[in-house]
Amino acid sequence: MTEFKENINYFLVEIFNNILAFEQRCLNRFGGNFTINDVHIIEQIGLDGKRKMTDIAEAMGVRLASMTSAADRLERKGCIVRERSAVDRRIVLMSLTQYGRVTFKLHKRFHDRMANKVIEAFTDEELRVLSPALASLNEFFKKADPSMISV
Amino acid sequence: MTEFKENINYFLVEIFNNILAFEQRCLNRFGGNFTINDVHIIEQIGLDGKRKMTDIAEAMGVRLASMTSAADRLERKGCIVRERSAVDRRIVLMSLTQYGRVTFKLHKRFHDRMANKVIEAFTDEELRVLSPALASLNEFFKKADPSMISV
DNA sequence: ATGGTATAATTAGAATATCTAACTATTTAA
DNA sequence: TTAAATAGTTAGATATTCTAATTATACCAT
Repeated sequence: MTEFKENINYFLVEIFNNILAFEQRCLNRFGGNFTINDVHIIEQIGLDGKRKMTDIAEAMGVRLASMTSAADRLERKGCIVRERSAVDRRIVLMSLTQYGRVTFKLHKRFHDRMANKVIEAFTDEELRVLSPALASLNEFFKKADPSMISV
Repeated sequence: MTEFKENINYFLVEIFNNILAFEQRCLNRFGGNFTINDVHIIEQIGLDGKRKMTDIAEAMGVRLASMTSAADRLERKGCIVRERSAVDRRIVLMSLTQYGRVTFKLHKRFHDRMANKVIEAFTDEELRVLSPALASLNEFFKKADPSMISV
């Protein structure tokens, strides 16, 4: 059992960092001048329609002011546009430019192929367990509250 | 099979962010004025002895200049000290202060308890598969090269 | 209609974090 | 002894985040 604990711990530290490092390597290779964060925002905006600044900020788990800052940079890079909603002029809507859409599609394709590579590394048996396990793990961390961990 | 792919993809995006968010929440709660990055560096230095700046930078996957910057901040916070090696005076060694050691132990304990909580969420059967699977996943990303993913 | 309150986004300022390039000091090799 | 290599720091620029304050808009109460 101790071995499991150590692997989980390992996961929380090492895999985390390795994924980050790998993603960065890929971006350096294929990403033009986008940062990981840029790409995640582009992914959140999506291809269809316009998203509220507030919603994207929430989805990314950052404050609205941080999203403004990021949107400034993405706008400067030419891949998003911002406009006021006609319905409620307080609301700013973000959408992708043509350049942004190309970028979205490129990265989506890249992610898909990377997921394929990962899947190839496991047997069907393993995947059958790993897949729901990852879903559970995600749910755990999404809901996890610091007070759960008594110190 | 498509379901598996979707979960893996989900893992690569969502869990990553959720773990980060959770870790940040815990740090806000228990961490004093340390950032996640601070904690990771403290963990890399460890309790026993002194580590080369270069080695820690490598382990963290950042450039040496970035580590200098981080070390400056950590030194200012009073949890590390830097000194020149007597063997080779080009080399700077980092070690934890008493305050740094207390912080190390606190976070180590926290991580252990968090791992326990994660383990509680799974059956023995799942853990038996999940543990080596996570190890494989880690190995994959550690070695993964962008050229593996044809676009 | 007017004034007060709430909401959404931006701005300003500060801190963290990363990188490249240049510099300083030390060690190693020729 | 000189030149090259190595380790760390500095300088400058960019990315990223947050808080607090500000601006503009919408909503509510009178």
